[in-house]
Amino acid sequence: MSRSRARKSKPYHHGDLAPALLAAAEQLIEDRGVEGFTLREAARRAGVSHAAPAHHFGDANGLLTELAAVGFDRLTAAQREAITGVTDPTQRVVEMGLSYVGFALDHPAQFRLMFSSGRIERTSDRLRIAGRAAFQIFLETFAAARGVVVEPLTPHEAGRDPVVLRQWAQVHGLATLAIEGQLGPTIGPGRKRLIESARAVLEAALKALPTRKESESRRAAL
Amino acid sequence: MSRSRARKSKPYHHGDLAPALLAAAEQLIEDRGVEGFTLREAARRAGVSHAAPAHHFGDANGLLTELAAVGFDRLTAAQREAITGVTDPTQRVVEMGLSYVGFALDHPAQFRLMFSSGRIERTSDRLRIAGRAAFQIFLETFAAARGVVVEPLTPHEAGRDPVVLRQWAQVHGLATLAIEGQLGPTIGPGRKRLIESARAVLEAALKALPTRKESESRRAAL
DNA sequence: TCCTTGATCTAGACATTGAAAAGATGGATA
DNA sequence: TATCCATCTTTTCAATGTCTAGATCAAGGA
Repeated sequence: MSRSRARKSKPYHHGDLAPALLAAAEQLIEDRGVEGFTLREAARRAGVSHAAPAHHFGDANGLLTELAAVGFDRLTAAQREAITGVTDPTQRVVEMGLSYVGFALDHPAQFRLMFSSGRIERTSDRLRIAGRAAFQIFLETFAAARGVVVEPLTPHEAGRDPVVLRQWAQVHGLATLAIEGQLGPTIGPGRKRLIESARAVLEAALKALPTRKESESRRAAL
Repeated sequence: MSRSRARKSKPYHHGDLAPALLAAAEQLIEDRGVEGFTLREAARRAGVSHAAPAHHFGDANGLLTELAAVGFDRLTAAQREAITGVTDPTQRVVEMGLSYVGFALDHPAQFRLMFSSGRIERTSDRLRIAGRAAFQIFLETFAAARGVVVEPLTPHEAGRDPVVLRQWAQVHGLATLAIEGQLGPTIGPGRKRLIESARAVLEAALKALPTRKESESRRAAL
């Protein structure tokens, strides 16, 4: 009974709507910013009616919250990948930080959605768990560079250690300043220059860190 | 002709609407967040019709842009006041940074409006000039602590100096992490604890700063 | 085979929003 | 006094988020 409609008419059921809506929403906030997001436009881009998203995400904030959680998943993966193959504990922290900044530069709208948007439900378990995972990698990698062990901590707790807090604030500050446009262009050659600046900052920060040895090899990379 | 209406009926002309609208808008974003702002609600709180704001600010973004500019004016004043009476150049940088973080804690919605909102017109001259003034104080005060002189620079230019960039990122990162709720409560005793943590971070940062001596006293605090 | 169930999606309605247009008000100025 | 014009209101319109009722369709049971 569905022989003639297979070609042209679109099926009543999308079949894979949730991921399609997330992809549409991601493209949308990239195009028009987080503030330019509308649920109806996202539905439009996914080719469904304006009421369809409700069945998968509840309301508009639900969709954005899931999109933010996906962002944390990506950030976690990016950080993990950035340190694979890097053996020097200090260098691992640098690479991880640069992947953090790089993620912000590559996905500025999603980054802002994740960290500085009032449109997501921060109490969501899905979101909190995804956020914790990203933070946990930072914490473990940084602890290894300091030569200390650390049990799983919440960000709130970890923020009480000035050394952790300082490193965290540095990286997060670099990322936010960059995507806010305070540091100049973030695409093309501007992006490369920003990463170089971030590398200089992070290496300077790490050089003064461990109590044991201070390698004097300064690669300001230029 | 305006004798009997003086008591109860409100006058047709507000008389001082622009500041009243700004005050209403400020209260509104404090109550409901930047995303909860609506032009009509701001007008409602100011006691005028929903079309009145247009005559003073153009559109909704115009009002918010002015509110952000006022925020930069306040931040500038706060930074200026924080360093008055403080003679030690290094301590001036610490106090200035704490006033920056303190401003964010006291006006989180306005701070987010100023730095991480897509709803303001960043090309506005009024906004840019106000933003530059706040940045200029930071730059001059920090340069004095380093023992260098610095001619007026745009943030873009200043961001190329890793030492400046690092200090800037630290302070901005502390402020943003705090108001994003990543560091725990920001009011009551939480606020005091946050300021203490920020002080520890900034003093550690400044201790390692000048090229002259490197005191090895590491106060990891706790 | 039929038909029932539940998940998925559409269509329509409603209150709210930002903006534009046209008119009302009243202080300032000549 | 008469005119001007900045200020403010009223009306209107398209767009938005959410709700409700109904349409579609696959899968499983009688």
